[in-house]
Amino acid sequence: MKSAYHHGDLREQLIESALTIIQESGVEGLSLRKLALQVGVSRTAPYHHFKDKHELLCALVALGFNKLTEQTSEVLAEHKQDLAVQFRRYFDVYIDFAVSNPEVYELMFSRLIWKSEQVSEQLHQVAYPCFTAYVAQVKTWQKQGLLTHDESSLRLTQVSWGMMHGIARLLIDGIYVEEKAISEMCACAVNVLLNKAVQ
Amino acid sequence: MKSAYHHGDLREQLIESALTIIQESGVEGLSLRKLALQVGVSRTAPYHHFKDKHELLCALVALGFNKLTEQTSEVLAEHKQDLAVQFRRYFDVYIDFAVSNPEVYELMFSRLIWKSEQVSEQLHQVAYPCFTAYVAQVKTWQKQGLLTHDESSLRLTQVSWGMMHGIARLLIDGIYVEEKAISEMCACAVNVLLNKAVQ
DNA sequence: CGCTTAATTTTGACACTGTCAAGATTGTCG
DNA sequence: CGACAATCTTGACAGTGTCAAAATTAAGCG
Repeated sequence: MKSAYHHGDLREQLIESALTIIQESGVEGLSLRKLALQVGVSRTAPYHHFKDKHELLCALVALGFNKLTEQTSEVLAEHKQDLAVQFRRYFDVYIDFAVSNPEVYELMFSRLIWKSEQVSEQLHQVAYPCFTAYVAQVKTWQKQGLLTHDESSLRLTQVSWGMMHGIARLLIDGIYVEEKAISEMCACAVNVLLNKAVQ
Repeated sequence: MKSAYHHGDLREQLIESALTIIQESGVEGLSLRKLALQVGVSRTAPYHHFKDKHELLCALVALGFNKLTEQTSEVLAEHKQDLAVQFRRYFDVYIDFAVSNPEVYELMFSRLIWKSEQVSEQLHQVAYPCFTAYVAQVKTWQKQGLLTHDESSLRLTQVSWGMMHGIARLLIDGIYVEEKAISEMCACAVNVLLNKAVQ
């Protein structure tokens, strides 16, 4: 058994443990003391790796955005398929990410994070690429005729992202409860967003 | 100055004070003790009117749903205007409610409320009418040709509500920060949702 | 009026939380 | 080896939700 001091990867172990805790008990079930206890370290040890509880949460959020960006950009990288199918895939992957990681997803878009004065620069740097990649893709889809040209790319991005986000939240917050209907809802959403003029 | 005991409207005064507190400090800034202190009563007095902090929050949520239902049904009651205008009005009023009452709106759709075992029957009774009224209206709009008939009313309701909800949350959670763009976003959202076939 | 009873509020207490200050332990580098 | 910085611990404080028991008041009934 190695010594408790300087075991080197405490920061990562804290993050890992924090993730499993919020997956089981939600964000409000995460206390720094229980977390430290579970990792086998004293109550205030985490404070040498995170200034705050808030900073720990930000680290979880950053990981979440990286994962989401990774999963969505995989979809965007597939060039060889039908455009509508690709769009549908993006929607599905996004919703699936949210439903599979509800607590992290909630944190990623929570007011706790984004309305605090200290939205770290690091956080912007992981969140923005996720959004800007989507904006760029919307522009492409517009050029390809999949999405309408009657609306500005930015507005269309905001509105369609809003739709994904809204459905995701209504699902993970327990307002939309039929898990079976997710697929149908995604299908309907995609149909609504597609440019009807070319059909 | 009347006595502190039995001042009769403590319950309502608690709710009222709680509302102003969360409007100023957010939901996480609301503690039962400070609330009691502010109302001029001892720390545990609220527990004779609300079993829980959770139950107090549920009361705020119920008020919120009543207010939202009231404001949206006003729009639905106006029969004499253009259908697209009415739809747009609904969207605007909904978003405006969320932006004007961000903390209450967040509570109304929070997992804290809907994923707790005790989603009171009373809560369902105020939340459902708000939703079912919208479902009914979507059906009507479909019959009138404003919305497409290619999708089921339920799915179209869920998806369009999801869009409103998503945009609302991205606004009040500080992800969409341009307040000026709200109107343009609503316009774009409505355009996307309208049935293009008849244009 | 007075007595009983229920409704309401208070005081005291407990476990839990985030966080700070001061001290203890360990690795690192000259 | 010795100084220094990094890391961890112990002790402490204010604040939280909530329960139990006691105190206070209102209401109903003779």
